[in-house]
Amino acid sequence: MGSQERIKRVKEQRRIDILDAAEKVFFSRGFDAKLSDIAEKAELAKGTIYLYFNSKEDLYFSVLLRGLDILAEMFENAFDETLQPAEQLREYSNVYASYFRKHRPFFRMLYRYEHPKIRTQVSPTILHQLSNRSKGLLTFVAEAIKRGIREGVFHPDLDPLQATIVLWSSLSGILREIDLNENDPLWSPSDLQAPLSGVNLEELYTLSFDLLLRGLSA
Amino acid sequence: MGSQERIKRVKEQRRIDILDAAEKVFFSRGFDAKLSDIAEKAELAKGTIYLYFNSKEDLYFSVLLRGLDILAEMFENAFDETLQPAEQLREYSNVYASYFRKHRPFFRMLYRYEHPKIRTQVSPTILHQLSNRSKGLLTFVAEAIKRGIREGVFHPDLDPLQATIVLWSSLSGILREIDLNENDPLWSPSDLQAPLSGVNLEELYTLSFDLLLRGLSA
Amino acid sequence: MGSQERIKRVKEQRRIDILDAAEKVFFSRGFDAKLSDIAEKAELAKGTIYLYFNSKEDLYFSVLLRGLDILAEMFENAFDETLQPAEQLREYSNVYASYFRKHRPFFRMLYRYEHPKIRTQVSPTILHQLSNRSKGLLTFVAEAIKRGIREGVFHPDLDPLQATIVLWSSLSGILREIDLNENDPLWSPSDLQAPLSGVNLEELYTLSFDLLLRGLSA
Amino acid sequence: MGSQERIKRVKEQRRIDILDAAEKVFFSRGFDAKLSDIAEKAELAKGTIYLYFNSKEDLYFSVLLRGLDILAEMFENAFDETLQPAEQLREYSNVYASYFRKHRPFFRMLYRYEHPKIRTQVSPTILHQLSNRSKGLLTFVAEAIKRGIREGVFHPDLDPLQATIVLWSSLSGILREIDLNENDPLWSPSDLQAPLSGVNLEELYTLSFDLLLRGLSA
DNA sequence: TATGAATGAGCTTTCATTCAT
DNA sequence: GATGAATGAAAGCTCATTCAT
Repeated sequence: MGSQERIKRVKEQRRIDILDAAEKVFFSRGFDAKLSDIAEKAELAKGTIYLYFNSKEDLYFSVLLRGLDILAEMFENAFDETLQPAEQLREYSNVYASYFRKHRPFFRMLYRYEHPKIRTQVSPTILHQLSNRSKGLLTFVAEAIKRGIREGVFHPDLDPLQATIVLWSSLSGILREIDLNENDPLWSPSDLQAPLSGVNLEELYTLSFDLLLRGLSA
Repeated sequence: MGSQERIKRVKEQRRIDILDAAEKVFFSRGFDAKLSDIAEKAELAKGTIYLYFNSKEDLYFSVLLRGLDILAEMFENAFDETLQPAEQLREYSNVYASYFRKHRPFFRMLYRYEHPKIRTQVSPTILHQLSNRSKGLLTFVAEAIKRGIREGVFHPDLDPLQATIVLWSSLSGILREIDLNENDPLWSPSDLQAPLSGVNLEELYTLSFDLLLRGLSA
Repeated sequence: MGSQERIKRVKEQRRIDILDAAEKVFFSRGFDAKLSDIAEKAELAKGTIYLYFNSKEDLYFSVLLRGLDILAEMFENAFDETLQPAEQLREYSNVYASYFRKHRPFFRMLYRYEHPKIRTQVSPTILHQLSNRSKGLLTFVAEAIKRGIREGVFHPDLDPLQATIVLWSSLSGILREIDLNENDPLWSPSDLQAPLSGVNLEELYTLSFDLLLRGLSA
Repeated sequence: MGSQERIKRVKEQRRIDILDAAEKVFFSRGFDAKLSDIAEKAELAKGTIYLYFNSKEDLYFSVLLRGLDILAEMFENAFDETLQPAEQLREYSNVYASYFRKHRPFFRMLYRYEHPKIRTQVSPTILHQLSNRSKGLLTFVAEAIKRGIREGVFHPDLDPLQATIVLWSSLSGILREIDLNENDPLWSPSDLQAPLSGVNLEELYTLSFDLLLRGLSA
């Protein structure tokens, strides 16, 4: 029946509504956000949330997963086998920077994410998905590095996985630093000076990538 | 009066007792630790804590500051003007790794630190101290890099401050990744595999430093 | 129409299915059992229950009524006018013990029954039925006692109704005590000793009946 | 210090205030009473209750214990070794009836008591006290019966413990029946007739005791 | 200075009941 | 008749902070 079909779509839409609401609220308040605020923003009763998610934790990680999915899709779009390995890496790096600019709250959730205290009861399905998606991202990078080593543009002694981690973690570390400088209220009082004030942050990130790329080169 | 002096010392000691207790409790429970647990561990009444610290937040950041002081002192000890710039940087890098190994909870507080929800009411004094100490650390690194540029071992176009941030943020990012792999319960379910399993983490860090150094080199 | 007839039977069967399910669930969880569990066990939707019963309370008392019906039927079967009054009473006593053994959860519902908090909204029909059935049971006993008085085997000054209540309430009290000793978790901690440990409970009940009978005798 | 002494008394008084409030509220609402109602009646904040009792359950059983203590004291006062065994038993029986009349809600809590769902976490101390007090009561009765057997007024084949249980459980069962008839809302709708209407309940209890005593006699 | 009793807002989760389809 | 999604009140317990002593 088309009606069954429609009901299913309505339910799915409701799920998305809740995720949308939760996203906004978690963005501004973190995991400590109140469930009632989420319900209110979703224009639903508190109890209704529990028809779609088992717990606040589950909801939180589901939001996280959506954030990761966005990045994953951006990576997929950036994949281009005609590019030189180094250029492909630069592309991924740009994608990451772009994600950082457009989805800052997701970047924070993913990179500096607050750990809900007990993760014991989060549905294993979601944990799996999170894990798989994370690995998927790194695989894109690792493939480009492998190709670079094979083609002789990257240093032959490099272990591709290690190099991937080094590159990615470093870029993440830089972005985190930029985020901190741009936004962290720790530095915000007017009589304090953020350590990087006066530094062009865009340039900093580019520089980092160049520097790391140089390090990888044969 | 010597008596006044003694009273002052007693007060200072009390402050330290509280910090010692808070440190232990925050380490095991994070910011969500209960003030009553801290009071109990310090063998003081809850109310007494408030005679020495304005709020739980203040206490938390004071603990943080002590953690930063430890690292600062390790840096001071590692400073050796007879070393070549690259070797001096390696020394700092080793110090950081050593801090990571010996004071992991501090590393986490400092790098991935949980944000107490409202930082509005933390005393400005502490924020200043935190800020100054952080800058102090980076200054050690920046000086070595400046020297390296001057002496021609590092690339002449480098901006010393930028390079410092890149180096330091990258190493921090790597350590964060290592910490995640060693400890994060997200990866602990037996059917998940931590992304770096099989990777020698010590080696990874060394490799990173080498790679970054290569990037800096002239 | 025979079809109307059939529909009626189907409805009646549905009612019974719900009662069967509710019985099992109330037995294991008491009145705090969840309606959704009952619906699930009955393989019906939650809302459907409300087509057959006005409220959870109503359902609870309907289950109770079935339990009472079982006992009533056992009494009817035990009725035998050829027996001597004392032997007839013993028969009823045995029936009660047998009910206690075979339908313990019903015994508890009936005797120590949990009171749903508000009984205001239970349908009067059910209350009537419960009341009538209870009286019916006692009538069996009362008749035997009347006969005993008439035949001179029981004390002539006895008021039959009073004697009935005394006999029945006493036996009920004994059974309740036995139930408590066999099951009450209050006594279960290993360092506590149930007051009747070491007492043969079957014997206790028999003894009680004998003692009460002696009390009734002329 | 007298001040310490006074503080202790104040704390003890506060505990009693809470118990007084809880008693009233539990009497009218049973275990499902709201903690906030208890707090309100005690003119204290909800959190304060938890400074004196670990949980609602603990509070409930503490109230229960007070009720049992009252009965225990009445028994102690009724103990009189100059009485004949039968008269001593009658005295205890009267005490029980008196308790039933003056402390009906306690009688219900004790005899038909609602079981808080989880009794697992009630402090063992309280469970012990409850258990001990209960046993203590029965001991009074058992002693009188032993003496009666020894002195030849009760049947020589009686097992004193068994006889105690039989006597006590029977009387309890009678009182429960009386309570039900006097108060149970199940019978209250005007068009129902309580089974014992027209029966003099005081007389019923006396009759029961006499009947049971006859049963015990040599 | 030190205490620790008291506060009370705050929060997640449950579940009987309703009602649009 | 049957469904089951939605509701929303309800409730026990926690804990940072205050303040009278």
